[in-house]
Amino acid sequence: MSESAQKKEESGKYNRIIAAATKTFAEKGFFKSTVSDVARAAEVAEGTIYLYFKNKDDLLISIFESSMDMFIREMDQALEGITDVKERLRRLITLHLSLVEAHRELAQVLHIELRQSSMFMREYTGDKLKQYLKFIQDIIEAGQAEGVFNSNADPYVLRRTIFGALDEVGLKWVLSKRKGPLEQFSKQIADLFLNGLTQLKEK
Amino acid sequence: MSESAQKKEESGKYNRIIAAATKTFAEKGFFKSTVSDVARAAEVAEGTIYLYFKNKDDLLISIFESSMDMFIREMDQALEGITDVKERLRRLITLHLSLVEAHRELAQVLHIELRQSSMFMREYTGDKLKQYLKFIQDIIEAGQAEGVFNSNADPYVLRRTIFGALDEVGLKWVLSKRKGPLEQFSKQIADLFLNGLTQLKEK
Amino acid sequence: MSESAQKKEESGKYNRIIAAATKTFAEKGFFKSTVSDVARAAEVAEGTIYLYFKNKDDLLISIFESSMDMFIREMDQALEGITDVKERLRRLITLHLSLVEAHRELAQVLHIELRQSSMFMREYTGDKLKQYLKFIQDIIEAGQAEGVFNSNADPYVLRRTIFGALDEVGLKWVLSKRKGPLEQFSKQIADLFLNGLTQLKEK
Amino acid sequence: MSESAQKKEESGKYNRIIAAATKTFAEKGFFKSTVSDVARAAEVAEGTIYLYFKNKDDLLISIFESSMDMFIREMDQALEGITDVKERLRRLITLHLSLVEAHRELAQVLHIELRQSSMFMREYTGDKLKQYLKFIQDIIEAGQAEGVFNSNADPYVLRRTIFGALDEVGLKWVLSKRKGPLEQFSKQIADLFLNGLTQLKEK
DNA sequence: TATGAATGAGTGTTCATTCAT
DNA sequence: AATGAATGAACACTCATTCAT
Repeated sequence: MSESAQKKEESGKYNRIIAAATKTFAEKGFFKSTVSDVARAAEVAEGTIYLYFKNKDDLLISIFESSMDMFIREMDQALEGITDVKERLRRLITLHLSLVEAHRELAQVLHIELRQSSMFMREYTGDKLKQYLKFIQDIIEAGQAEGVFNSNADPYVLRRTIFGALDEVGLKWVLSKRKGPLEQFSKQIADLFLNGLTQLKEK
Repeated sequence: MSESAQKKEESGKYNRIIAAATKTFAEKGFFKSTVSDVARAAEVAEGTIYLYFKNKDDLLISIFESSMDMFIREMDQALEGITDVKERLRRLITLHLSLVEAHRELAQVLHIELRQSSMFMREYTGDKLKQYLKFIQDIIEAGQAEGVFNSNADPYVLRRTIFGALDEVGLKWVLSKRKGPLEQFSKQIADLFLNGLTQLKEK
Repeated sequence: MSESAQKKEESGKYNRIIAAATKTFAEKGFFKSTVSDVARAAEVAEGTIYLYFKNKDDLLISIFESSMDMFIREMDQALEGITDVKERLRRLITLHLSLVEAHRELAQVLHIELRQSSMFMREYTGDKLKQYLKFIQDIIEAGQAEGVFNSNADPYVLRRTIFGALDEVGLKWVLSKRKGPLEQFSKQIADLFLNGLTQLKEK
Repeated sequence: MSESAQKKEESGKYNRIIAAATKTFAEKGFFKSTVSDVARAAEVAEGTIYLYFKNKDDLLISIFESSMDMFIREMDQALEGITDVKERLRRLITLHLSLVEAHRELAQVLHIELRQSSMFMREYTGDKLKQYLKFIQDIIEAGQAEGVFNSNADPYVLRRTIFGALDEVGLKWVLSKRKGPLEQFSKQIADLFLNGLTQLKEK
């Protein structure tokens, strides 16, 4: 680990700010959150934030990138050694919702706040999100190549369809007060998509 | 000026502002758009906007509500007389994406900008959106009651799943530069869900 | 007078802000003066300043330009009809110091504050100042053409020499607490330069 | 490290900071220069600057004082043994502009940046500047006592007049891109003032 | 001495909203 | 109803200065 990287990690300031910003943005929204709010939550001075992040937008981007990294890392780990594509897709769906459940504030920021920064939807290319979407797409393509999933549907469209469904369901669950068993949802959604995908070929 | 003419004139201003705000919010985002931007686009004075809308948030809410009204009205019309639930669901999917295609600025505002106003996701109950989601749910429940759709899945979850998928695919299409045939997407997505729904019961 | 110009002049806000800014900048210096200071002095809201001036720098530039306009206007008027170049130069020197005396705050801003805005010394071309310097130069050149002033010296250098002397003496007088008869200074300086200029040729 | 070596090292840092600050202030202006800019240019840590200077203002004052010391030292040296007052004044004028030419950054800081710190023009008494002005005044008074310069003019006014002229011409030369022969200017200005001063008495 | 991370007060500028006309 | 000049609260960001190491 480089010295500067070590400094950032070790001091904990960087991570403390990221965590505080995630919480603050989730609670008040990105635009309604002030840098001062984040500083207070992180228990650092306002100026300190600018030692670690270029500006307020950069803070949001950083939350996003580090989160997607985590998502992808967890997925890789969870699917390691699983060869059956149907099982891979089922686990991806389950894990996605589990992660949302485990990091509800994060999920909220990613889903809602991310889309408002004009930077994101218009200027920022969103490589990390694409990486995750590609992950989904790879599973679908593998399934199609194996003949397990039908090949009529464009994997590009399917990845969006699945991601959108998971994103929306996850968000709704995060926002709703009554927190039912998200696990059951996973099964229903996985069944829906797996059947949808496998049976199409027999048409 | 007669009273009815005046009324029309009023309503003309109202609609002009709604249209201008939709366009402006889609272009610059809700928070980055100023009331002055909207006024300029609508060719009215800033103060005039406050004769028709309580405040800037109210403008966004109004866009949303009138749009969802349109969505539901169009859906009602399109599904009128169609009794086959599978066909009803297929048409709903197709029409949803068609409407997005026809009103891309609106879709952008609904999808992105709507979620930023903390008012919306936290305070505003979003009755109109619920109304639309209920519309989807009704079709599913009818299908389940008829035995055409399997009954394992919670209609409540399904409506979110389908809505999320349509929302995400529609948004992506709106934002992408290369505008391919959205119609083909509709068929693929409809097939996916219909098969997913119908085959589940046979499991 | 155009309507918008009339508005600006009539409301008096523009001039009130210019006057308040001149006073404030003279007292505290440009950089140490806050826009809020100026607003308070002008008895307008902070935001109002931005309706009349692009930004704080623009305020300084505007003070400068309108002042140099006044300087030149007064000079034109004072020298109108005077044909003798020696008398013209003498009157210019006298009037310059009189104007400084009459508008000491203005003089202070012009002399000191003007030079700090990087805009001015580096980016701003300072056309109005050049116009005034050209005014001085014209007198010198006319004198040289008539053979009244000697022609050994570059009019370009002379104009700077005279301007610098007047500027420095004027400033010092403005800043010093004991305010003696500036008029007597005028005579001494005029004598010095006129003799310097006229006798050089006989060398 | 020996004590004397340490002292030298200290002094080395001191001078390095002075030099870096002069350069930085000349380039960006005093207010727009940050202490961090100066530290970077001097290749020391920010905190180090505060070991040698009380604060940012003190840095500017120190530049000024050490420069005026140099000015006076050089003048003393250059005029040593010259008894003819006319020659003394001529040499002073020439040397002033030569020094400006040799230390253009310094000249710029002295002329422009110095005047912005409210400390200077209002609170700071400027002893060193007075010392230099007194230097000029002494020459004039000597000339008047000898009967070489006419006695009509107040030496106090004359010193300001000459200083102002030199300051302005020097500054203009420093700022202008096209750098002509400043030496020629010296001769013209010296001629102008010497004739102005000597001939006044014969009037 | 020397460092440079941390601080937090301070400021230019924006913009939603109001209200006299 | 319509206007748009005026308001002033709010906020992102900077930077001189400090201090623990």
